Amino acid sequence: HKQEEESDREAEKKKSKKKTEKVNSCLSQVICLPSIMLALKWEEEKYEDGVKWKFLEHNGPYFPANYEPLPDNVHFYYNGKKVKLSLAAEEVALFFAQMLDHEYSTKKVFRDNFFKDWRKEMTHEERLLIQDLEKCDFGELHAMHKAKVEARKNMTKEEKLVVKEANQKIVDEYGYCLLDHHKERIGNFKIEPPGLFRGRGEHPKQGMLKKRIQPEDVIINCSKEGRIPIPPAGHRWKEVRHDNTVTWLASWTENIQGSIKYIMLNANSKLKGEKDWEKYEIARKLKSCVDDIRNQYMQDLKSKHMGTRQRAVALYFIDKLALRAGNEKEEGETADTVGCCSLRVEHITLHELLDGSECVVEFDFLGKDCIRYYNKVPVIRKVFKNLKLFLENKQPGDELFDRLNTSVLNKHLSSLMPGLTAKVFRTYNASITLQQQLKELTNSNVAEKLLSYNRANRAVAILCNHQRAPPKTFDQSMANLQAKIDARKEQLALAKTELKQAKKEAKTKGSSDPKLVERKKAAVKRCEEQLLKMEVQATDREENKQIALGTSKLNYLDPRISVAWCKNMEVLVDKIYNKSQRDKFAWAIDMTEADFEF
DNA sequence: CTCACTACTTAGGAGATGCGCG
DNA sequence: CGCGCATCTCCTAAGTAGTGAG
Repeated sequence: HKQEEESDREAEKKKSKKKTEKVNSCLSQVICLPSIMLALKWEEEKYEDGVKWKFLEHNGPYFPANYEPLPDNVHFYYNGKKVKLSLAAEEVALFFAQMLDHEYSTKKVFRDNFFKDWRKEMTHEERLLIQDLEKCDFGELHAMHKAKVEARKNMTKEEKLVVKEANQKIVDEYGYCLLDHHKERIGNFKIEPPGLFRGRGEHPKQGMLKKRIQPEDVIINCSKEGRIPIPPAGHRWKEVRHDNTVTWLASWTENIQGSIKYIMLNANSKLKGEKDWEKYEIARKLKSCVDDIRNQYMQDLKSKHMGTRQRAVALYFIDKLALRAGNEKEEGETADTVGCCSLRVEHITLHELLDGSECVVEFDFLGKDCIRYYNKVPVIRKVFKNLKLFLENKQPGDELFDRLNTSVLNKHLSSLMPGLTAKVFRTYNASITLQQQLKELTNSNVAEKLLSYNRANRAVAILCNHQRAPPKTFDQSMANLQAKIDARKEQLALAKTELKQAKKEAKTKGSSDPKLVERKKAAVKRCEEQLLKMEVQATDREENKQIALGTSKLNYLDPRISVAWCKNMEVLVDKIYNKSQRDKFAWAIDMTEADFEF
């Protein structure tokens, strides 16, 4: 009966959503849908605005296994004395013990947060006893965990197969849903297990307890008509609703930030694919009006209104440097990171002259995921002058753009072009950069073609500042490759000598083996090819040391550019996209002709 | 305008998987 | 056939962007 009420509430909510949906519909009218829909059998009914599905059925999320108490021979000690913890306290103690090898378990913020949350899980008596984290000895718990990891690693083939089959069974049961007559893969069908929260960078909440999610915390979203997922035995769902204006199948509220987590479809699903295609179509539309927009913000740099000037400078950065929008964030809730609109005075330094360039802006700030953005950029004089103006009478901690935020900026952008927001510039600039770079490069053999492709991909990754930690084994594997190259070089020299010898013999005394010269020639050629391939690989790997290509490939580069390139260059799509990428971009692989222009 | 809330995309790292080589 | 490394998959945090109330 409660669930009935909930769905009534939902119906009312939907009515108030009507207005929103009108706006969305404008957007889809701007972009013409038909061609791709036919290509992909997406032709079935196009629903009224905002409706994402007509039928949705699934088995609900998969819950992690319950906590298994410690075996009798593993103990926790406080102040040197054996202490048998309550189940709840023990579980959390084990979370900490498992992290003892990580550097962050030594950080004060992490330890303080952990200890505070751990004590909340303790019984009254435990809380009285355990007052100092330093006096806690998790040694045996830690050792047990390490032994378990080791044991898992040393499993026999048969044991591994058993585990694999069990996992497959879970995927079969929970990993798929039925959405409008199609069986679709679910992206994340597992409820996130409890543990200690570790944010990125200097996160103020690191070490806090991320609580176990119960079915009573979970909202299920599915069709009224179909089967409703059955909660685990002895449990009930928080709510079952039937909202077909959203794409999620289940959700719960996470206790660290209080944000909502969703169970959603896999990237290869029709719903996600259409959205992805739409994203690139909007970016292509920007291509057709970007000149006007650029002229406009150049004019705005001279505006009488400070707000307009700030908007223009921000837009200049977003366009030229592919900066993120930079929503404001709640202080103390997350690590201190910024994007364009939230840049502070301390994040830029102005240089009238630097390394032979005039009007250089030096950026140094932490962006998303605490990845450092460091760049020295010559800018046009008008931008430089404006920045000087914005900096006047401000302290390092003050906002650079005090009259601007992302909502003001996006409102302006959507007035210039329907669907235009700050992030569209990133998509547009990434994709157009790839297309340009690929045009400039021509190579003969496949290895070189792929190096060219990777270089173009890399140019985009650098633009978008997609970094990675250098792989732990980088130096070693680089040295190994170099050794292989050296060995091959020697082999090549030898092969050449042998060829010469063979030629000489053939000339002087007529050969005992008439094919010998041919064979030696082939050996030299093979050797040269292998050497080239390795050298190309070495270059590629070196240039890629700290650059992550995956993110741009997956999220910013219109796959049709890549597919068209493959067709033109006669490179197999498999060479640039792995299986899951091919799945995600199936729509582009199906529909793209060699003459595609972004 | 601000704030809270929601829904969705984008992100790097850890661990699992698998592949080439001797 | 096992080993060591590269690649891929999974995980979930951290963004963007929109809505509506006050």
